Amino acid sequence: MPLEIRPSQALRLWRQVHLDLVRDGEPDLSARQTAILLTVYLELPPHTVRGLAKQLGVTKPVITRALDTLGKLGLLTRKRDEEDRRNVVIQRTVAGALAVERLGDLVTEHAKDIGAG
Amino acid sequence: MPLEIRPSQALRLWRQVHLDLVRDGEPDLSARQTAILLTVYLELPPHTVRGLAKQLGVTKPVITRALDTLGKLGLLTRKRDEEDRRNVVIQRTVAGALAVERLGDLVTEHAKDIGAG
DNA sequence: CGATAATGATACGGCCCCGTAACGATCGGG
DNA sequence: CCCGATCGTTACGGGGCCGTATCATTATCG
Repeated sequence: MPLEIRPSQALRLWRQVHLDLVRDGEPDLSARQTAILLTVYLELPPHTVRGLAKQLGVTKPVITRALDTLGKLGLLTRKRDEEDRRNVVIQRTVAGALAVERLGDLVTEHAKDIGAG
Repeated sequence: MPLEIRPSQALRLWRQVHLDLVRDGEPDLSARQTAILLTVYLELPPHTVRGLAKQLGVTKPVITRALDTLGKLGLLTRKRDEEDRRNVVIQRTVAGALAVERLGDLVTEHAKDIGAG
């Protein structure tokens, strides 16, 4: 059951959601940070720095820095893996879950406003 | 004719598109920069610094800096308004139009892959 | 054990961006 | 004319993020 949407509709939706994110004063996340955040919240755990780096096709320091920022924003946390203490497990937070949920609702709401254009 | 999409679908779509943008090596635009870019390409001209600042709910220097960067990336250009030389008109570029078009196609493509989840 | 591999974090020089405040250029009304 | 209003830009100190190289810690295997 594919979702049908035309490029012109997609672009209007993309713009409206970004406009809302900016206007609501949400932290100005980059595409990389957004991809990391959503991957952690939508994909099955466990999530590691190395795993995220591979999925995004970026280097490990990119992930470490993004986690620093997202952690500072309270959107997720890090925990050492006690089974293999080299690993760090990225975990969800209540604030992060709420932010992701709000984003989902935001997209859904604006989708309703997208006409046949 | 509203577009029907559930929050869980919206989030998966949002993630997939951001993943592609990151993996394709596209410049890592922030939410603000994306909002500006799409506004210029989807809304009717003319676009001014002040107008964009008002639409996004941010200060003028934010727009100026974003235009510096987007201009450096070749995604748009600035031109002085000869009618009122205080104004600067933001204009589209071929590269910018292509980038926006790619984004629209990207969203549309991934929408097809979104199932009933 | 000891050597090697793997993980995530850090150091570095450089650039971008922030918010606030001030600036020069330009227009318009008295 | 000139003064005030408006336009976009720049200056400032501070912080974030970049890519590359290196680091300390931990695990693995001979």
